[in-house]
Amino acid sequence: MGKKKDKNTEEQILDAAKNVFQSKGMDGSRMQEIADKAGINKAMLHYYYRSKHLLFEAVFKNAFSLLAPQLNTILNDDSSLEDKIKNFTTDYTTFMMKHPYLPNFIIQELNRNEDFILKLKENTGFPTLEKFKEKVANEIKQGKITPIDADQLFVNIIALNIFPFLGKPLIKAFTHKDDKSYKVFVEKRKTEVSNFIINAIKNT
Amino acid sequence: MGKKKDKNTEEQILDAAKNVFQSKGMDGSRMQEIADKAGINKAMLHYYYRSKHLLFEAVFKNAFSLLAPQLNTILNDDSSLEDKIKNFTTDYTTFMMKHPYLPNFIIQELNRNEDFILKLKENTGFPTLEKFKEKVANEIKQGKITPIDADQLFVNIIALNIFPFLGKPLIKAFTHKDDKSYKVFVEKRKTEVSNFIINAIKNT
DNA sequence: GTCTATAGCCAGATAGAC
DNA sequence: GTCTATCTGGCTATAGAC
Repeated sequence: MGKKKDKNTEEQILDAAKNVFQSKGMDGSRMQEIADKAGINKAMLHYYYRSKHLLFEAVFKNAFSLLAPQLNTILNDDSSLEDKIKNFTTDYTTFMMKHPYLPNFIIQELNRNEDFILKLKENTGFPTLEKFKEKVANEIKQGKITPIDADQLFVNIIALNIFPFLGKPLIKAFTHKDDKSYKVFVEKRKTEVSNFIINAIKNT
Repeated sequence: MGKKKDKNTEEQILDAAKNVFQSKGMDGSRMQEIADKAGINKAMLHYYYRSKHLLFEAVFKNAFSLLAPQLNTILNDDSSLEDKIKNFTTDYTTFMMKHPYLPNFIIQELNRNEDFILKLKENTGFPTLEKFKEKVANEIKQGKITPIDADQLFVNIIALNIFPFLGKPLIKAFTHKDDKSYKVFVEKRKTEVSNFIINAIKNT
């Protein structure tokens, strides 16, 4: 199960579009290539999704809805901050290794069209920092961690976790790694990064 | 001095191309728009740069050569690791606030065309991690910092500094900031980030 | 629902006058 | 060096047969 032939046309199109859009972006993608990958012709793309723009939006929303739940570990889980950081770093990196194009796709298209995010914010299920901020405030009050602005901490956490997937070509070049050793490098970050963050906010 | 009218045509073109390519990328940019911004016509673009591709390459190399020296503070400066981190974080953030499109442009186009970096590596002046690695090894040996892989530390440092410029729309949405408060937020990172990193590698 | 054929447009590139 | 005009190809989108 799970082979392309088992899916209906609409799903085949969305799969193919995901593939092409996520690696080449909106402007760099061609409807012809999507049609070829889906094993149908261009006319069908328009029959199901009316326009390139609408097909792109479907792919984008789909991608974002895949990404957003990953933040739950850090934002809404009830465990201690230290556990949240450990779990998030491991889970998120594992997930991204399976979807390496995703971060760049989202970041890229949001930078190109900032209005996209407004549409996303209207949706229920858009991640919120409320609980995370409370948790940080509590652990600071209890003396468990050093005083830090919760927004800054949040950005640091996602920066350290996402950047290796955004800057892969750059980092590979600087550190002289090939794809194989880069994979090992990222794998190690599952523990490296959480240790790094926990050290940084540890009360001394 | 410095006004567009004082520059020769070739420079005007490069300036205009920089503008358009850096905000819209290779695929999203139009030669017509570049010509308009440069105050000339399309034919001139081809007269000076032969093709869109070559014009783009000129802009890209130019952008990268602007970015690379910024890494010298962290890679080749002779001061202590702590000072390097402090200075780099401040300098880099200051520089990027003046060129906010740069990081996304570089990252984006490198992801779309990984061969670009091979061409860049051939150039003299491509940043090298040698001295930084020695410095890290020394300070570990002297017990000044906790043991850490130099590559991982390097990635952490640039991740924390670059990500706010890559993920601006996303972060703005999560933290409910407008452009003005986002600028304040990034300004604060000049000290926040270096403290964070120094805490993380402090020997305890 | 699925196809072929084509309309209609737009972009990069070039020819050729000045 | 700089311009106008135009070629040429490729792309999104649609018409219309089956």
